[in-house]
Amino acid sequence: MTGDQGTSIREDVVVLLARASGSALRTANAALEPFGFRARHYATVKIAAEGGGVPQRQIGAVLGLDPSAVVALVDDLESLGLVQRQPDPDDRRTRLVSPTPAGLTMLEKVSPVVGRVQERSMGGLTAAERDTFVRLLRRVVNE
Amino acid sequence: MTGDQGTSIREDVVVLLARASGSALRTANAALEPFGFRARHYATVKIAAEGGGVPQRQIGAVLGLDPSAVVALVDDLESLGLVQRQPDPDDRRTRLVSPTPAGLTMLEKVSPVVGRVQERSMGGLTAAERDTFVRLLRRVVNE
DNA sequence: TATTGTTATACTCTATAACTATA
DNA sequence: TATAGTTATAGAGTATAACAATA
Repeated sequence: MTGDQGTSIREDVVVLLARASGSALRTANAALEPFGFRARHYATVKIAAEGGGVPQRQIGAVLGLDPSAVVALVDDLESLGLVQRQPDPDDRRTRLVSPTPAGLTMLEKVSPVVGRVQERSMGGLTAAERDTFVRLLRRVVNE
Repeated sequence: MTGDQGTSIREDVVVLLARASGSALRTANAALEPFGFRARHYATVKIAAEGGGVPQRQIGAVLGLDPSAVVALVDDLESLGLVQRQPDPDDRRTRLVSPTPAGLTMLEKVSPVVGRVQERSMGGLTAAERDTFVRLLRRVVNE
């Protein structure tokens, strides 16, 4: 077989993921813009709330961000009054990020907005297909 | 029901897509680095080859890129000698991008590398699951 | 020796506006 | 009036190296 160049670019996972991610992120950031922060800020407060005080490393691991990016992110959120850094009594290198009361209030207010963004990000799919898609996506990212 | 803040961040499609895309792109760019270009360059030559001379607009549409980004991309590829711009006889505003012989040779050489990247990008999935995943992903991006 | 967080920095990516030439 | 491509530019995102404090 000569000249086999694999599948079409339209089946290229790397391209498809880049497009899907770019589009979902643009939608999410546009929807959150009125609140004065972006998708990753919302996600960080949510991670902090779910974990009840999580090390910055862990935030980076969940979001796929470099530790230095997490510093900037948590700085933003601290100056917005949505999270606070606290010393970890068990490891003084670590700083635990937890939501402030304002952060929790924000989560409740913004949650439906984010819900609609997620629906829209999987627009063409049925409910069952969305479940399948998210389940496969989680395995793709080893979660 | 009070305090319902939707699903866990671990089921957040926007977060999952951003992680999957970032990881796939890093893998692809690292694999292509020895060849002197990145994933989007490869994809552009491939689009040009499949279409046999495609307008820059169309490249932007397939890759989800702004027209101004496509200009820079095609500039890069032209100076690498992998594609050329040709006037469209039917519309003199349009410039058709087509692969050079060197571009076609490159595609054949790089294709197996990209194939392995794609496999790796869907590492945990079976062949059947990969098909399902790509099919759903294409519908998510309306392709 | 290894790890957490931090700073500084450079590079890439994304998005917009303003422009030209064509339609 | 609208569209294809171009330029310049600003802003966001990503990545690296070097460092202090702590394990």
